[in-house]
Amino acid sequence: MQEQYIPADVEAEAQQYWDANQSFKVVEDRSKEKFYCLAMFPYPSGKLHMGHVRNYTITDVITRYQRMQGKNVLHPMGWDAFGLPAENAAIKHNTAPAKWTYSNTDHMRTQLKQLGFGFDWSRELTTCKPEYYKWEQWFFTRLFEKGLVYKKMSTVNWDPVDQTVLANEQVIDGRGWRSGALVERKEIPQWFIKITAYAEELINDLDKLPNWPEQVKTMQRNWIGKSRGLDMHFDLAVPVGEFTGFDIYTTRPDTIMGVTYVSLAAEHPIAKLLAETNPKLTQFIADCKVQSVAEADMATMEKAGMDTGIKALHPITGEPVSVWVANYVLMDYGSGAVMAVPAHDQRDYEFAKRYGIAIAQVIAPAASSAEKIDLAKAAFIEKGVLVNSGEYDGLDFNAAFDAIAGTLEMADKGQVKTNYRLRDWGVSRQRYWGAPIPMYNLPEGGEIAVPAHKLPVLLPEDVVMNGVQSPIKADLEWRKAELNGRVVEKETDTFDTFMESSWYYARYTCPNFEGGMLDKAAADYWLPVDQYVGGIEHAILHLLYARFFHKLMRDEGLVTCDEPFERLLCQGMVLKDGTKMSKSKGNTVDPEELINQYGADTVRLFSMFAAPPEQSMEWSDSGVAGGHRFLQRLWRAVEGHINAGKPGKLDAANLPQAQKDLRRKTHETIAKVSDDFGRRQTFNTAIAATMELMNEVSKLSDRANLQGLAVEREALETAILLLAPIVPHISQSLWKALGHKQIPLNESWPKLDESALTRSTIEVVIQVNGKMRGKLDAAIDSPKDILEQLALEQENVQKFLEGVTVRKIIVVPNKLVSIVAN
RNA sequence: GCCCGAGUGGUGAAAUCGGUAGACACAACAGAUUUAAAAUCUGUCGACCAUUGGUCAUGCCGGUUCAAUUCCGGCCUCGGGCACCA
Repeated sequence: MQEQYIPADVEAEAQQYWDANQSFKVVEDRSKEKFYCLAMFPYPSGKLHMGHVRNYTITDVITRYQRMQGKNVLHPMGWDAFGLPAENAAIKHNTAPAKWTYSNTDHMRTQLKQLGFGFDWSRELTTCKPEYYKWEQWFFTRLFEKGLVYKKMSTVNWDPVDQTVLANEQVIDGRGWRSGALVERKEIPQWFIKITAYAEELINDLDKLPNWPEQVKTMQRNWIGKSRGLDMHFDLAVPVGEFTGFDIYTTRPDTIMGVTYVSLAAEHPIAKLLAETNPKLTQFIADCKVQSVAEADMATMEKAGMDTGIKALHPITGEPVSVWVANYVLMDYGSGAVMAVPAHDQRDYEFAKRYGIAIAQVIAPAASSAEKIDLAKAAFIEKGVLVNSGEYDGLDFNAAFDAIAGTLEMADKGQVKTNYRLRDWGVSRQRYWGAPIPMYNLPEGGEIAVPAHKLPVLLPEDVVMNGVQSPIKADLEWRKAELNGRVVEKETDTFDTFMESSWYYARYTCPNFEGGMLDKAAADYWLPVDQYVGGIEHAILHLLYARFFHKLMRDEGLVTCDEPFERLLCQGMVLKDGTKMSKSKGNTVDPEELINQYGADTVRLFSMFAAPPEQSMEWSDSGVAGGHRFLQRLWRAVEGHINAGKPGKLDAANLPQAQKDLRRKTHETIAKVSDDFGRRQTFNTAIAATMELMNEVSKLSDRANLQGLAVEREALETAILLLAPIVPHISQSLWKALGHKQIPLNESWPKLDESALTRSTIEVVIQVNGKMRGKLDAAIDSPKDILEQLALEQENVQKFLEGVTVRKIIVVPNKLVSIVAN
């Protein structure tokens, strides 16, 4: 074997071997248990960053570990290739988005190979290719036929100078990022998919995912936001044009007697109609439109409103209440109107204080509650007992809900309703670099789906980007189409890129299938994904859309299971300067330099060692060198061992104590690392445990005799196999140097020898009044009374028992004795 | 603003089911080796006091417990998401 560890040589050799032997290519094989391990595919932004390295190292470690468990492991890779950055780069570099994208995927593919990730490259997907998006278009037309797709007016950010729609990211402090103009809200017709039709199933099936982080399930539950409330109708005192009233939804019907005003969205039809004859209101509505549509902006902006002067009639008392138009009420949510109860809603409270509207208390803290109410300072938002509510006085929330719902239902003015916060998925984008929405617009209005034989609707790749208008919107020729002799026009909006990432995991099972969206046999063999790994930033949107799409595909008969991802690991963010690394922030760290300096194994080792995978980590280069030194020590240890001669056959029963200790450490490490890789998925502690083993090897090994060499051989071989998923290149070289014909990837995971774990004594800690005052070595499984006695005999313990009486002794076998005394 | 997390030595972290706080590393310092440096090896390494040992210490305040980094309540700071960044 080479005396020196030269990563470049070691890694080239291993990678060539995997390439030549197609080590990671898999096919359906019913004789083996399958394991589908998937990493969230990258957006091809140019170069890999440390977040990618972390993500793909995790899946590669799991892939190789499962492979060594004897499973048939699928680990695919591809490119989430449509998206906004390609358009920006194309403008900047005067090229076409397609060209830029393909050159990035070529470069990043090379980088992924350099890192030694075991992907089945025969399944590589690129979402901007027609072979992929054709099926997405086809599926959309199926959803359209099923009535799960519709078109409606919806609000976008509008840059009045550039005359273009802006993404939320392109709105900075309320202004367009290029023009600097104040952004306006604009309503345009857009396509939606009815995710709300699946809200109930999406929330319920979270309970079928025991191997998802609780945190992610909670976020999704809150996002879907199921609530029980009341739809209510308010009549207008005097009709406004054709409108005699409007609907609102509330989850707090118990507060209805405290309603002192109602608010309409600026885009509400009643508000619009009133504005026609009210110039002040026209101005106010215009002012409301100057702001971004992002929810965070809506929630943090200053609340403003204007009294319209008209009155609505309280649905129970018939009393008139004033009707306001408010900037925080959104037309896209619910009915675009809300009832306001200043005494019991903090936002309404602040609004009422600002505009001098009455604050009427109708809820008092329950007798049993410690809550305090002080309406001079803040709203009381807890549930309690009704007061000042006439016949409902004294009722608690549930009783009041039922009574008030009953009254309103009888009067035909209200109805109990389950509502969801979740809104239908708007999939239209007014951008070029996306999959064209497969619809024909008819000259007389209306639209029809592009029939299957006309799919895909191809996106031209050879275009010039001017930065303002989408090339397909500008291209009148492209828009032209005919259907059965009729002249029609192609839709020029493209799909949200979440569409592509919502089903790629399924397409990996049959990436080259031409007969349909999915090959059912392949999909049924591989799905669900056994392990999905990706950034926590995708906890809601991507993971919810993918779950939704899976259910849509199931109902189309394309897949069989109910959920796409059996187990989920959300890696923490790799932060730089305390914030998310991203191209737009320009704070990415390029792993390439580190690979050149130390090799891929060191980069992989360090990225796994630095922190547990779910924790966010602040990137720093220091520490990488330490990982490299560990690999060098490992190399030297194996080299020294080989030079020391051939070991004898291990006689485990007749070893000196030091050698027994080393064997025990070896097998304890197998147990620890197996648990860390399989159940816990804490790769940092697995590495630490292996480092401990190597430290013990250097302390305890005895190369002077054949038995000592045999024990050392066992320890070193174990360490190599345990590390093989993390540092596959060096492991492969060292394994070969030790005379093995197979590569570690194709070896079985090390077997635990329970008999090596036995020990005769164990350290027991002694506490007096909760503080550690001594330790003792006791025979394993010593009875409680013996441990108590031994503990009380200890000199230091006695010192702390002087002058006090022992009240109680708690013994935790093989662990601790706790003495309570005073 | 709302939802979800996180906070432990100079640094990254460990403590898995409430039981020894700081495993394993990085950095630093000291020593060995070297003409010298690098590399390597050995040792020290939370703070304060001290003599073996003790006191304090896991963001802050409080609670439960024989025992709390771990459970509960309230706060602070930082990070992620908020539907057109992916």
